[in-house]
Amino acid sequence: MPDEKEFLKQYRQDDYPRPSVTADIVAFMIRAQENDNYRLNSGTRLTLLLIRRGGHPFKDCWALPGGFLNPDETIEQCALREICEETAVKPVSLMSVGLFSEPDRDPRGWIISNAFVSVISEEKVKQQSGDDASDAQWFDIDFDRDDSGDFILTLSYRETVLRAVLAEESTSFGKTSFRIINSGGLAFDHARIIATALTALRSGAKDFEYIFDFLPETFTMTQLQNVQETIMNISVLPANFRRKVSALVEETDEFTRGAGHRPAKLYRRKNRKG
Amino acid sequence: MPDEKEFLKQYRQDDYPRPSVTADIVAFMIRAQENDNYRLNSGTRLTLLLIRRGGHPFKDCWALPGGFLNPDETIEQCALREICEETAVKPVSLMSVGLFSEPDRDPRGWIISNAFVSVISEEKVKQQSGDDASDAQWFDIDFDRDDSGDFILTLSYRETVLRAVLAEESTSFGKTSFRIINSGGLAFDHARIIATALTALRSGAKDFEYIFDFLPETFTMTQLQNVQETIMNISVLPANFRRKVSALVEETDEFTRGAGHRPAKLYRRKNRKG
DNA sequence: CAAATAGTGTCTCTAAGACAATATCAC
DNA sequence: GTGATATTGTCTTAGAGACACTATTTG
Repeated sequence: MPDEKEFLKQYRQDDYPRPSVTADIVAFMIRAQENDNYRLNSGTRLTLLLIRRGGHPFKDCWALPGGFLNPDETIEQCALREICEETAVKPVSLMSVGLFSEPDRDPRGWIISNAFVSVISEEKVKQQSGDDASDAQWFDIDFDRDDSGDFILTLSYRETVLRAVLAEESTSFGKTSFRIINSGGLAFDHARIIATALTALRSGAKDFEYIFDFLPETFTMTQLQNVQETIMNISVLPANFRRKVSALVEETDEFTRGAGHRPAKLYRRKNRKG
Repeated sequence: MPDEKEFLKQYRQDDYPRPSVTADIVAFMIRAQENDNYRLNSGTRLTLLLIRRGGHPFKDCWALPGGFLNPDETIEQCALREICEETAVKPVSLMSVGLFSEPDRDPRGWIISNAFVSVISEEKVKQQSGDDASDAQWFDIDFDRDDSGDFILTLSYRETVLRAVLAEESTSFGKTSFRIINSGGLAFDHARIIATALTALRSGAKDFEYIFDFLPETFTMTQLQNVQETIMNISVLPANFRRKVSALVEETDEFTRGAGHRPAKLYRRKNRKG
């Protein structure tokens, strides 16, 4: 009877079939919209990073950034590496939203993917400039129920509009899951991954998770409120919003200036463990 | 330039290294404790299913049930198949708690694992009897901070006591993560997986998720309260507990009988979408 | 002053926690 | 009646939402 050392020497992993494993990143950013009147606060839009595929399969379709897991890294490190490689921007947060493992989800073969929500601030994206002809673009997001109860996911960048249709699945428990009715031209099962990620983002934003990651180091209360309202697609009263987040932020001595109205105090996120 | 069909014919998956993928299941059950006085309600314990490994590596150590992903199934189907194979019990719920992908987590090589929380009712486990000499046993769980801030995970079944020590990691965001200081004799990184799963279970039990899955179809309010208290390791006032869950349950016409005290009305879980 | 946003005070309503009181069974 | 648990009522307090009001800037 062999001991453990002997066993490990003889162990052959090739005896079992193995899938390729990838990490896909659903990278969110909140963008301020153009504005003609300098005195008005600009509206904000939730956007999502898509990359146009240069090769087969789904050539010329838009897809999530992502790539194959290497043997020397964790799936989180892989996700971080891929998003940095493809955008030169380091996201602030990265949170897993599950493993997508339907055997036929990729026409190339058995390839399963762990999806991540990542949040990037507009500030960081601007620093990295990025030319307009690039194959990586931030798409405006709309995601809502239609009359029949299905979800419509609309992603738009200039004249390009992708419109996917999804049904809510009664999952075994807890997390809601989606089934693709129409992929809207998105590659693979990425419409489903995006819907799942968006649901996770909204669920987290409810108790103010992630919302700070969309903003620079210091920010105004109105900016913070805009982030939450944009993500959740709701609107709340400023007085009540302030009360609720007051425990999570601390004042600075700085104010905004030259906005054509009363200056706003800048706040900083309070250290959670302090 | 090849078209998509041509590309897929020529695509070779073997060009990239691939890991083996497994599903590990953290199966929880709440067990009523023995009682000498028939008039007293019995206390309850949270327990967890472990399997004694028959082969290398970690031969004779206790480990989570689980097994390799097949090419024709999703990871959820794999988890369900494995738990049924190893216990002949079909769990009520199954919820992913993340992918564990440290390259060196398995001495056999590159093997990554998706972990699941699963909940099984004592009723179902009893139906399946299960002989006492089996290599699968339900261990009592204790999980709490010690003075230095580390977490102590104690698993005990008769004279067998496994005691693991873990540190809380400051993770990128949201979910708390654990690092193993002492595995306590558990196989692989299973101490870490168990700690993560237990944290997810507690977090869900806060708003009454999962708690119904531990009980039979009909149950008393006291039983339901016991489930939550046992999971969260807290105690609440009956009046307040009733108020909070009242919207989630509906009455039946049945009562408990012969308990030596006032009979309790039996309730049923209310259909969530109704 | 007008336009526009920043920030405060306070009323109401609901939900959570604490606690007291009553109900019903087996023996 | 006694011991044990089941169930209801209500007081107090904390927080959420609504809304009115005041403050401060630029042109």
